[in-house]
Amino acid sequence: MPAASPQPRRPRAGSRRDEAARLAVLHAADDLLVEHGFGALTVEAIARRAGVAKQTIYRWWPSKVEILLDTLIEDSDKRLPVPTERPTAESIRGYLGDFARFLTDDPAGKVLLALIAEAQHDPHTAKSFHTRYLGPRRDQERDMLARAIDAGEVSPRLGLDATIDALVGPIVYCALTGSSIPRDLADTLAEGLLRPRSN
Amino acid sequence: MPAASPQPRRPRAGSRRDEAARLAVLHAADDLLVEHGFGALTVEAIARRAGVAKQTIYRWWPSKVEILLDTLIEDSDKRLPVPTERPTAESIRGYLGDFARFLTDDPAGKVLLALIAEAQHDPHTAKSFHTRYLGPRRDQERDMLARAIDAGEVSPRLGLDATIDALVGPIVYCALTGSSIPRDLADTLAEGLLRPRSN
Amino acid sequence: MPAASPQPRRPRAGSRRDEAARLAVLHAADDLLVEHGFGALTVEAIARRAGVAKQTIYRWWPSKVEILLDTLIEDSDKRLPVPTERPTAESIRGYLGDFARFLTDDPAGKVLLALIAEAQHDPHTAKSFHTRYLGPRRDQERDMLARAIDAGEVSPRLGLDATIDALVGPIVYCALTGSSIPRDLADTLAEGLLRPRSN
Amino acid sequence: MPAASPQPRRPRAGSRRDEAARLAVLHAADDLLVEHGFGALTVEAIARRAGVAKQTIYRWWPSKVEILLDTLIEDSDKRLPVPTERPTAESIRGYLGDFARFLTDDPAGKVLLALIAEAQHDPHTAKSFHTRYLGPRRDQERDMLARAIDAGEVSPRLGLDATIDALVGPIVYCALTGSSIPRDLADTLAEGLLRPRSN
DNA sequence: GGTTAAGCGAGACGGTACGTCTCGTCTTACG
DNA sequence: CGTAAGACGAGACGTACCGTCTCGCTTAACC
Repeated sequence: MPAASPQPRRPRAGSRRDEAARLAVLHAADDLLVEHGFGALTVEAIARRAGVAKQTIYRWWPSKVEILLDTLIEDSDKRLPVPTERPTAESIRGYLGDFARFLTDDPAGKVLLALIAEAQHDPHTAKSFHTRYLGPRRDQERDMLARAIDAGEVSPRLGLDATIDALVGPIVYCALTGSSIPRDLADTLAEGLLRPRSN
Repeated sequence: MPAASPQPRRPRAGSRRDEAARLAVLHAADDLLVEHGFGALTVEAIARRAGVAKQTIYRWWPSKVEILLDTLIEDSDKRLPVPTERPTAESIRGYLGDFARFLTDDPAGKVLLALIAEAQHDPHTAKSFHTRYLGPRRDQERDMLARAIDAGEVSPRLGLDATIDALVGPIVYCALTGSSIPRDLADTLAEGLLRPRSN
Repeated sequence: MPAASPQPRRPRAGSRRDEAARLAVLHAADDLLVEHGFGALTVEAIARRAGVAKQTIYRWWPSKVEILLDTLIEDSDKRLPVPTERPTAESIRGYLGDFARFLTDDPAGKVLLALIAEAQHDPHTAKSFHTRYLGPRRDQERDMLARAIDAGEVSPRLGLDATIDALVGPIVYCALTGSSIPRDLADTLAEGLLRPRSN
Repeated sequence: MPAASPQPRRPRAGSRRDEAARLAVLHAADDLLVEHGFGALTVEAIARRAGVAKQTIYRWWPSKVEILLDTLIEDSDKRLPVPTERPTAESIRGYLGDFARFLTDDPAGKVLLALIAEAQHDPHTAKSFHTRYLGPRRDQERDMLARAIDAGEVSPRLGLDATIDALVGPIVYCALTGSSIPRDLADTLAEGLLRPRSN
């Protein structure tokens, strides 16, 4: 958020964005998704629930998907940080476990699943979802893994991205299909994929 | 919903279901999904494209999702059979590779991804998708794996379902996120998860 | 009520227009105009009041003005017919009086005033109003006057249309400005404008 | 907080109404009405065209109708004065002719017609229009007519107001319905309504 | 071979949400 | 304090589909 630029250029007179309205929309969208599902997540319903005019939503978000992305980014930065400091095999296992818990227990997990889903239906969603969420997060995860390899903590047989897909994929797939995630899944995945070929 | 009254006498007076209309609907739905995506897949559009009245669709399918399920079941039984005869480690690896190709290259793969997605949005879809597709297929896969274990071909460390999730999950996840599926992914997964712990 | 056309041509299969919905819309529009004024006459309000879907209105009428025109034409044909049989000076005076009463007392009079007004604001309204209402009615009035002249009943100094404007104008103007219409206005107008110059 | 200008002849410190803004609004409203019709005459459009903030309009005028009234009053006082000095039959005829020309040729004539129209749709407009424009003008016209009667110039058969309505009504009605106003209309009206009954 | 009942194309219907527009109010920064 | 700028809650606009409901036609099994 930019410091007051001293220039007398006047980018904006008068009104500025109403933070209360912004938060009301974000929370309303989150609540509606969790309570009544993506089908009930209409712009009209969000506006109604947030006590906000539809135009206020359209002024700041191009679609309801971007609202969800905003909440997801804020929430997962806060509640599911990628461990970037001195990563160990242990911290990677821990991250996978946290990720599984995030998906199944955190409301924001529902948001993530809904966005993965909606990205299949709509190319705009796919684009935005990759650019704003998946890409940046993958960058951090790739970095984490690369450092762990450098440190000799792990030595996966697959490429960086493929390894991450192989670790994260099963967890996401279980969440998508509604299976409970077995307690030992994350550890076994890590063990099977992060250690060098034994023969 | 068994027709099966034993007597062949009087299956119905007057008229029977129009097979041409049924196929036209199935193909229209498939084509629309592939050409314009799930967003364009409305009942009205299907009816228009199939040259069929909306009522004819609603008479035989409770929702557009069931139309997709019909095509998916037919197509994946035909083009992606689960190898049930004398399964080997090799045939399991082969199935995983076929599955990856099905998802990315076959039009029916798009249908499967769309249904996984829609199941996140709508509980009815989820129910039907599990009952009619995922469940039966998982039964066959579980059976395949169990026989391979019995035959001493493989010895996974995880439970049956968890193992399948761990093998299939990364492939599905790559397809969902649009990453290309690395050539050696299936093999490495099989190797990492189907052989006993090396230490 | 056209006789059944013998041709097997099939102009319409299945559904036909719902007369009940048509009447509900007409009455709702009329009622809303009279009760709450033109400002409250929105398509949404009409639909709400008529218990009809908006699309049903848009399917059959290009704008709310055409709805009003429909009611006006039906009502004024019924309740303010132009005397076409053997017109006399007396019947013309009578028609002017009826017209004044129609404007002030009949709900359809409000519709006429609203349409005159709206025609000032919107060229489409003006066009339609003239083509569908003012024109045809003027034709009948012109005919009435011409026959009365032929019969020697009256001999106005102005042209046909100008004479009608001169007779009708004051009545409409009073209604538009909300002045009460003096009892002797119609008669005095007729006397002053329909008899030959006295000098 | 401007420094006090030395002259005390400034009735107020700080700011007074901005005459430039006032005129810009008046002209913008006028221009928009003439160029694009009443339908395009929104407060937002006026503000845009005048280079003025909406709030500035709402601060000084309760509605766009009052803006039009302001222009109409100024313009018609200036360009269509009621002949109040020693009125004659001739000057009344002249006034009617001027009025016809005002309605059809002067931009302010369009404003008058628009206000007559809007007064049908909205009671506030009607109230204000009568109080600020029609009433005062009618007072002057009534006075003109009364003096002419006193002077023996004319002797109408109808009451004062009814006579004026009868004279003005046809002209307004022609303008409202878009008919051209016949050259001899004003004179014939005057002759037919201002002279005593001939029999 | 006429009866009859279901399936069919067509499309009107009551609804809901869409994304856009303007309304009249409000808040803020500048001069 | 008046102004320009513009965000805000409100609600109507006209469109697209939803899922339901007649229609009138066609067709095939039954009598």
